[in-house]
Amino acid sequence: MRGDPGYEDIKLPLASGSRRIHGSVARDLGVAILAGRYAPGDVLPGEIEFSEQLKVSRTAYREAVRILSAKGLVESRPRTGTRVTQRSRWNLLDPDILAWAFEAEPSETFIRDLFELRMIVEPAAAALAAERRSGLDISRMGHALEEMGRYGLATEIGRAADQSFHNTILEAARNGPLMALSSSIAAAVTWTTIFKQRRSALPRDPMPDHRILYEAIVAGDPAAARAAMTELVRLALADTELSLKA
Amino acid sequence: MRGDPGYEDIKLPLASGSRRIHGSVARDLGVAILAGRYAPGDVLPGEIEFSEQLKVSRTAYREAVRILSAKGLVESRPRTGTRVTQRSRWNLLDPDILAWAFEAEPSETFIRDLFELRMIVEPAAAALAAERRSGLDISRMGHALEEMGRYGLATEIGRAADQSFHNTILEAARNGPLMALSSSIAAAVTWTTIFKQRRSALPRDPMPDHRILYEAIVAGDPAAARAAMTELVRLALADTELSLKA
DNA sequence: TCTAAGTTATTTGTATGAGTAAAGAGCTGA
DNA sequence: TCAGCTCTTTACTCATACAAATAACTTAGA
Repeated sequence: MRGDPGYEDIKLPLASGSRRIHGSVARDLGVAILAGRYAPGDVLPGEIEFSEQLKVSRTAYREAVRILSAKGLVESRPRTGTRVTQRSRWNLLDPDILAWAFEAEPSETFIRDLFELRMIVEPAAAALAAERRSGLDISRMGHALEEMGRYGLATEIGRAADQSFHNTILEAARNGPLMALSSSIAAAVTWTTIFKQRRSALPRDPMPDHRILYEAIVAGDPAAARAAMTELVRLALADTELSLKA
Repeated sequence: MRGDPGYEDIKLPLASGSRRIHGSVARDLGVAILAGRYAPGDVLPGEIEFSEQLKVSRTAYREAVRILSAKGLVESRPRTGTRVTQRSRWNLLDPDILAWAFEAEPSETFIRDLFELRMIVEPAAAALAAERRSGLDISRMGHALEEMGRYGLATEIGRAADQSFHNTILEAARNGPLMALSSSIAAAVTWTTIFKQRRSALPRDPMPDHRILYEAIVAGDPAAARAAMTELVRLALADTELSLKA
């Protein structure tokens, strides 16, 4: 039957979300750590024991640990074993870690911290975009905006257009590290948007604010773009907080 | 002998800089990718062939690839092989990637982008720190500043104090993701500082500006802290550019 | 009694070989 | 032209053996 293509069916190009065993184990352990089921300082069971518990080979388990270790979540040494590192050493901006954090029902504090960071970074990115955008950027943003208006954020297509809109802004800022940062956060925020959509209807029409931002970037007005983006993030935070209370 | 403890002798707690084989292979390949010796889209030789070339076991090689894959540098699939991903998918803010980038003689553009990001993030972090710092934060910063003044940036101890000073500011901002971001960048910037120190003497005394920043945070004055940090980053950029020209 | 050197035991790290599963290429038949 | 099948290449998984590292213990010496 499967008439309704739910979110579950969408084939995302997740870096580690594949169904390979080492990937699944890494994801499961990652979520468990982010959820606090393994706390910093805890030492995991030995490789042999744990891999047997998980019903996978030692090879696959070890590759999973390498992934977690690459993201700063754990640290392994002979004799001592593999232990969860201090939270301050986690790469909290790693896309996978953010995704895992949201799977693990992130704390309100964490969400607030992310929005605080967005509030710092994204307005600045918008300002840069206003200074550096090309004609191609503008036409892409225009197209995305149009689709967004046509389909709305309640549809998959509409949300994709929204993402595309914001992504183009980041590209227009012409700064690799900045883009890496913001798109990580953007991905995470997408999950909150999904949360939001599930719990309550969107309380207001986001289109006017998007249009203001668009116009500012087209006009090449950094200050206006910064202000418009600030407003957008502020509203997103308000919406998110509202849905968290619900 | 070993009278002079050079940089090489310092035992850094690098996440992947260990001397384990998978770590070294990951590092070497990572640097090669960052240096452009393998370009996005390129497909690496097969596991068997490549691991033989590198004179390591397939196990160790595969674990190295898992590390790179976790950082978004490569992507492996059966039949297709392991290929370097598009630069837009690299986690450019991962501490290891930043370190590898600097080993690979980063482009001037990249350094400039990083400073642009610092200029966005760090003043904001300083402002938050001014609002949220505790007594403990203040005393730690004061201590670091004192040591910095006593030993100067030409010594290892002095540089450690400098790092500690900035790190405490980040902690005082009370924002996990923000801290993860800034300390990644800070680590990278440390490398540039080392570069700098090697090529030319520090062109000016950084202490007065540090003191201004310190006073602003002690006074709980966000605007002043933001301005002071902006100035610090601006000067760091100027110094770096100067040493790049040299 | 305390210190320092050496030994041991435990855990991760590396190596190898065999077999499995995924996915693009090409073929086949409508 | 295209749908479906087979084929073949490649990474993936598993099992086993052995090596290396290091925390904990032991012992020799002061």
